[in-house]
Amino acid sequence: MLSFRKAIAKTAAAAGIPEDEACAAVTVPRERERADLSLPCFTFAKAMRKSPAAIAAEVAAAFAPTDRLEAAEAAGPFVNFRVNRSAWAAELLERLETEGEAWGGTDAAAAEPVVVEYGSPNIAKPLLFHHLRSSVIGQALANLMRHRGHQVVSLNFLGDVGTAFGKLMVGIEELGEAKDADALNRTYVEASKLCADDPERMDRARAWAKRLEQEDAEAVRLWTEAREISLAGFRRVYDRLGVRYDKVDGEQMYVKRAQAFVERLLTQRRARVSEGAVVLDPADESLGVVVLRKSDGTTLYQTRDLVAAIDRHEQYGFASMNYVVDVAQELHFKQLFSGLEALGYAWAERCMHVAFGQVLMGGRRTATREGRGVLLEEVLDEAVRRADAIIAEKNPDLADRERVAEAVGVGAVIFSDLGTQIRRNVDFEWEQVLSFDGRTGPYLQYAHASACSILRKGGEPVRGDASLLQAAPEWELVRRMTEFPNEVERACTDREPSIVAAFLYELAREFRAYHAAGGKDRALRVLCDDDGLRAARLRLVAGVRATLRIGLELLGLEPLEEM
RNA sequence: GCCCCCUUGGCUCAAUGGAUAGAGCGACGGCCUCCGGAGCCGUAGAUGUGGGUUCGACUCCUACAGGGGGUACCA
Repeated sequence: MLSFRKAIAKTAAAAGIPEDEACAAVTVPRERERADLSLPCFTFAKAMRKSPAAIAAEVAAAFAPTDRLEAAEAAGPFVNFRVNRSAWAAELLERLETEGEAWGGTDAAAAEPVVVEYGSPNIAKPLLFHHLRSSVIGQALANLMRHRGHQVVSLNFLGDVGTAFGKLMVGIEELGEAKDADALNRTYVEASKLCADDPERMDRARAWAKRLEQEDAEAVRLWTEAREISLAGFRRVYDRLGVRYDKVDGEQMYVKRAQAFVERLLTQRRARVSEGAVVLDPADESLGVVVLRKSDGTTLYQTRDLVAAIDRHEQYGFASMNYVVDVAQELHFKQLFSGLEALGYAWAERCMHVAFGQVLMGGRRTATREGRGVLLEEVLDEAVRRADAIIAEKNPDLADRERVAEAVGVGAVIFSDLGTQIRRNVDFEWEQVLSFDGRTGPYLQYAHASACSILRKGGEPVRGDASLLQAAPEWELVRRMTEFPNEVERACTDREPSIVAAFLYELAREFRAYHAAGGKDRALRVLCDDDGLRAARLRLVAGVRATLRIGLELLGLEPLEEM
């Protein structure tokens, strides 16, 4: 908390340390018992020409208790402070309650919007488990940045162009029309098999793709229809996952512009012909060349991404453009950004590849083709089934059971993906994704539900005296919650939702322990006999509940009141 | 070949260059006269190898080993 850091900086200034430097150096020690706040003195040693330990001793000697700081003690090169915990708790809870829904946000937002592209599936294909990652990570980042005060444009960029569409058309010609997403997906899978071992069919697929590229009326009509059907299928899953887009675009909308773009670069001599293809030399020459147009005259994903980036910059003038895409496309994005730079777009440096690790099965990459890989909906359904079975066993009279099972099952799947750093590969294991024990989404939801339960019994609203919160576990909860805004900010700047996931787990764990201790010792209960203390504890629990609720929502999990 | 990522208990993961490396699963042992046991408390168990930088290294540099990914006309 800033006011406490400043108080320490004042003491440090008395010992000759610049106030702003001291303020920045204050840390929360990893070993909590050691101190409430701590000032490591290493960095001041050079300028002051004294040993860190000597500086620490001077700071401790210069210390006089204030209404915020109770004690200071030099421990080698550190100065360990004990704060007035009552004052801290009061300040934290006051702030939390004042900020309300905005708690955890900061006001450091840029004027320009932040664009986040995520999800981006190919039409005519079902969503497989590995599609979970981009969707859920991207949505969490969009939520986090919005919470921080940024204006966010969340964008789904569909793969709605190319031979996939052509194959689908062949399938429809031979197997009949597909009325819904599932039928469309089946038709596509069948058609790809047919095309794979039949050159004639493959030629027809290419012909369809060509007709679409040339905007032949019939092709466009069929494409629009198939795209809509596919999208409806995606939306069904997105709704379950809490994935929401401000805008759904697709590559097809850039095909014509991509062609014109290549022509223009050629006449301007900024692109060149190589081996029959049109290529661009990126600013960083170690990245090779960027192919803009194939020798058969068609454009590529890369070309359309270039045009799309330029278009988005014109539309939004973004503060940052975030591509939440698999790490396998790292080179693609390096080339994209470096290509933009070579073309003189200084804003290329505001583009960012938010790369996440791949989904493996048994150590191998999931193959989208041969139907290897698991359907995302299948995983969600199984998770919900298991959640329902647990409710049937533990809480059979629960109202709204279906909705709760859905939230718990889906929550487990989402949290299993957001719980670790995104760059790690994940090996898909049913038992791991579907676990509800330990460090899981349901654990967090359960902690939230417990807090709700206590507050239902204790009554609201709560205006207790925070200075009565003297017990060690209460202080731990207060200190933990104080970190929330900082953790949200780190998650945004590092593009790492797991920072918030880890924070919430720690908070939930401390809360569960606090709660459990009250089960043994009546004096430690929130709903204890002393009216004043009870009110103070209820206020603390309300703070925990609010922090958990906001955090869960940011990650895309539903905070449940009962489960 | 070149480039990028990963390597921490049996397994899956944490750890802003900071003090005694922290959890979950699994194992073992406790805890329901309970404000919700999807839980709580406890025990055992880990930084791939060799150099280097630093007051201080899981963290930075370097070499090596093992694993994964990428490497112009797929996305």
